[in-house]
Amino acid sequence: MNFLPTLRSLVSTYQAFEHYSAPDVKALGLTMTQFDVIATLGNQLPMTCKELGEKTLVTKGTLTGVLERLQTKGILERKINPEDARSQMIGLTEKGQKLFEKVFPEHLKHLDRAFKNLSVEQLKQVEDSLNLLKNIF
Amino acid sequence: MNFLPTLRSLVSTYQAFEHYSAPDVKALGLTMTQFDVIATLGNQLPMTCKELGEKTLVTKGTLTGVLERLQTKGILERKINPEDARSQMIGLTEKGQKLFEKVFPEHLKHLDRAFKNLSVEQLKQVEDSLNLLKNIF
DNA sequence: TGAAATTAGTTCGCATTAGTACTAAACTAG
DNA sequence: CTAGTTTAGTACTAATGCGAACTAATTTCA
Repeated sequence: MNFLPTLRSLVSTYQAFEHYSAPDVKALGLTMTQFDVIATLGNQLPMTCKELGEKTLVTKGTLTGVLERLQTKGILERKINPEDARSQMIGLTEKGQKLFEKVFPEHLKHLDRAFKNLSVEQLKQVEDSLNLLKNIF
Repeated sequence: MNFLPTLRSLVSTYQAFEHYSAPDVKALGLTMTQFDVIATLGNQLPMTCKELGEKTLVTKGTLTGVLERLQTKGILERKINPEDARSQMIGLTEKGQKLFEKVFPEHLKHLDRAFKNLSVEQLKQVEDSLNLLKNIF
């Protein structure tokens, strides 16, 4: 019955990651969610809102506002999907692509400064443990 | 350099927990944060806003609103701290205590239905892995 | 003691977040 | 072919969530 410490570890680890990652992303002028969207769209063919939501784990209601703000900034554009008029194809603009090429490797470097403290084996063990945990829910 | 799968596992596991836990809490008429606050205050002596924020990992700016809404519902009360007029002592009202005694065990049972799928050893392994990960940030 | 620095909490701006209802388009059965 | 259903995305509400600026109370220290 004593799963509470494990649960606490999950929540605090997630928050630790957020607190480590967010300031670096913010310094690049983006929120975590915006970065996530740009990172997902970068070097990819345009995709629908639904697809983007699935990859970023952002619900569609939230995505509308996020995309709107990024579109206002000229970072992404929506094109009509000739296959299905209900949906749109969302992709980075040239400006967005440039931004992606700048911020993505930079943030990866920031993350790597933390993750280099784990060995390949530890990384694998952590991933396995997390997947074990994920599958109970 | 390949920590991205681990990171993805962390985020998706956290979300899986939220999606498992939140509907049950919501069915009890509370948000996750509100439940967290009530669970933290339950069976405890009143504490300051700062203390509560540290235990629940909620920042003070957010906490103000959360506490205000719970106070409006008559679930908690703020008392003057005679030791330090800058702070307040926050505790559950009788109504809040009753709510705690009802919802906390109920939600624990819900969580236990998931966690019973892990052995004691697995639970320990997951916790250790998470702490390993947490400490790199 | 008394100015300066800290601390506790509130307020505000901005961005998420989930969820529900809603619109329009596309699909599916009969 | 058309009514009913499903799907994609938007509009809206309520609640977080963070950070920075602000107020009031307290502590520090010269």
